[in-house]
Amino acid sequence: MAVTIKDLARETGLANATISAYLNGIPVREYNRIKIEEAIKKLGYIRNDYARGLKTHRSGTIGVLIPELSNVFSTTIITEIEECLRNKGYGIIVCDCRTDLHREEESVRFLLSKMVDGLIIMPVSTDKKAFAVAVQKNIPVVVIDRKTNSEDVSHIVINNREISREATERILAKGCRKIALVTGDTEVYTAKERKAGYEDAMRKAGVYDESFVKNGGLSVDGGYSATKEILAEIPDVQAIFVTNYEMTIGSIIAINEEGRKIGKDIEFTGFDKVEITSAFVPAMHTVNQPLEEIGRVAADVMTEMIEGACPRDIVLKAEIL
Amino acid sequence: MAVTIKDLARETGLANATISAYLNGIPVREYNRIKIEEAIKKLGYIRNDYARGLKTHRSGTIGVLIPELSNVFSTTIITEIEECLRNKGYGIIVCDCRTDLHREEESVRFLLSKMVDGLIIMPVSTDKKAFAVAVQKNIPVVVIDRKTNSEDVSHIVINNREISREATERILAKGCRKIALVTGDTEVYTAKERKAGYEDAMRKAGVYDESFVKNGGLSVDGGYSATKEILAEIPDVQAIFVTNYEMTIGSIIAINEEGRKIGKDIEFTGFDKVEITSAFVPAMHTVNQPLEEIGRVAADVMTEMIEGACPRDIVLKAEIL
DNA sequence: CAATTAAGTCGAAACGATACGAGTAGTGGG
DNA sequence: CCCACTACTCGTATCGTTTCGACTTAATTG
Repeated sequence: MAVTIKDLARETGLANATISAYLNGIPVREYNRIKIEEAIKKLGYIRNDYARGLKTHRSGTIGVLIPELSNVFSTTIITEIEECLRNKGYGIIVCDCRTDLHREEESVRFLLSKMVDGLIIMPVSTDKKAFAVAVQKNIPVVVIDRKTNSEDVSHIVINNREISREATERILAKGCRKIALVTGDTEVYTAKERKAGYEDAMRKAGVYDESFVKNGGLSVDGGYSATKEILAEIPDVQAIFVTNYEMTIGSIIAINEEGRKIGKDIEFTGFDKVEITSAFVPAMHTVNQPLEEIGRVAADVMTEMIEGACPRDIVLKAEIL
Repeated sequence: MAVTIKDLARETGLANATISAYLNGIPVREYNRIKIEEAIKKLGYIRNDYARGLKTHRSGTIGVLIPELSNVFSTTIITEIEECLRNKGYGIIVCDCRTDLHREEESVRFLLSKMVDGLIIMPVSTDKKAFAVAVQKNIPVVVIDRKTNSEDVSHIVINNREISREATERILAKGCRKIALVTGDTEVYTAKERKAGYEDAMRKAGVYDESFVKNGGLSVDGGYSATKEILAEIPDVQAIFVTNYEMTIGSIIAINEEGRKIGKDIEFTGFDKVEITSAFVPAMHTVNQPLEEIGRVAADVMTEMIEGACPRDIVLKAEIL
């Protein structure tokens, strides 16, 4: 069957252990090195990662678990995480659990059975139950995008509430009072925080009105519908603040379709780096999450934890463009 | 350390082999089953796939390799593939290679080192070099979305050329003659095919004009810019046909922004299931790829091949809505 | 040149699961 | 009540590495 270390040993007349040493970068005699390298080439040896992982309990792989694969936020971060970890010699295994708690836990088990050396997770809920198994097995866990009730893991989030307050205040500063919010289900940590920031600002200005808040379900068509509703129900709405990428796209389409001009008939602030923003500048603003940075920091914190560092909580800053 | 089969054996008073049997679905005595299940829950046992793979030479994992994670087409298919394979007891490992040939090959090696039982790939090029290593190792390969020059693998594609021709013909039938096309880089198989279909129809009608074709780079902002250009350069353009989801979104924004009404001032056909389509119906049409079906068929063909079936070439049909 | 030290090499025991032939309960018929 | 037969269950070898203490070289030194 497959070529093993034993075949190399037989071929070279050396012991298994010596071959293994060579393969792991431990120095061997010059003439042995040559013999081994020749044998490897001749027999076409490839290391069996299973045997190795079984023995070492390490896989060189990090598990990445997210609720949905279908949004720009997740995929951008994943791409960056992969890039960084790859540079450090790690590969990643990605799972999405479709925002399903049961599947989430199942996925954690799947990843653990693959012997991942660490777990980066964007949890469905704020409960630590999802990744408890991993923590219990002493596997480093980095949680991104959401705070949870666990102290054993690192958290990497952005200043959702503040930045949303600030974005709302900026709109208020322009003299707008009727400012609508398109947000996600407030069960979700980020949606809740962003709504809270908006509410902070609106209440302070004494213009908060629950009916100005619509749930856009975090999707393009949800953002589209929510915006349509807003425009219909509040004809004199002066501004709209949308709190994620997909809904922003949907919202723009709806506004345009209704014949209103962003920056002229209506103020608009979206979320995440909408590539087409440049074409709207300065008419449209966006709250820009440092997606790449989130990915990079997650990867860094992960490798630090693998090397024994303690969990850390990091808050990154979004900016308004 | 980690909980092993031996711990379960000690806990239950049974032999390793019996536990293993249970874990592999071989029937055990009712009262033993209960004991085992309790022990698993109590100790938090998770099977060590590495030990298992070492022994069985199988991993229960399929590798999925795509050029980009950042488009709806890929992510929808991946989600479906995962769903189907999960139901058959397989997990998936996803890699994206950022449309980089070098990374692509590297990723194939990575996946092989993870001992995947099969490889589902959306290759960057039409050359079989990318997955040659896998084929050589006798690992089943399913190629989706693109045809390659390999006979050792299964191909699952849609009728790109025909459906694009048909979509174009439908627009022509409405009396339009100046029909612009927003496409991707024609190095890409699907972009090439779709452009070819458009060209077929336009030439047949005697109205083909190279300057009506714009490259939208497959992205939202690319589609936006390309459409802006079209509207500026061909003021009397009568219709626009866009050939992927992201560009469709960008294009719609651009058209709206220029104050033209889809279905009234301009005919519009997009690509892929744009969720907000319903709001435009019947003003806007879309070429609908059976994304879920692609994923499902890919998963089916993969498991068939693992069980020894020969490679197959399957062409699925897109529809115009 | 003997003694010491450093540098490589060795053999065998794990790692945690599965496979296989052999053994032991449980079941039903005579 | 026993025998044959089915249906589990058992012990152990094995997969391909790494690990570890012991051992053998080679190099260094007084």
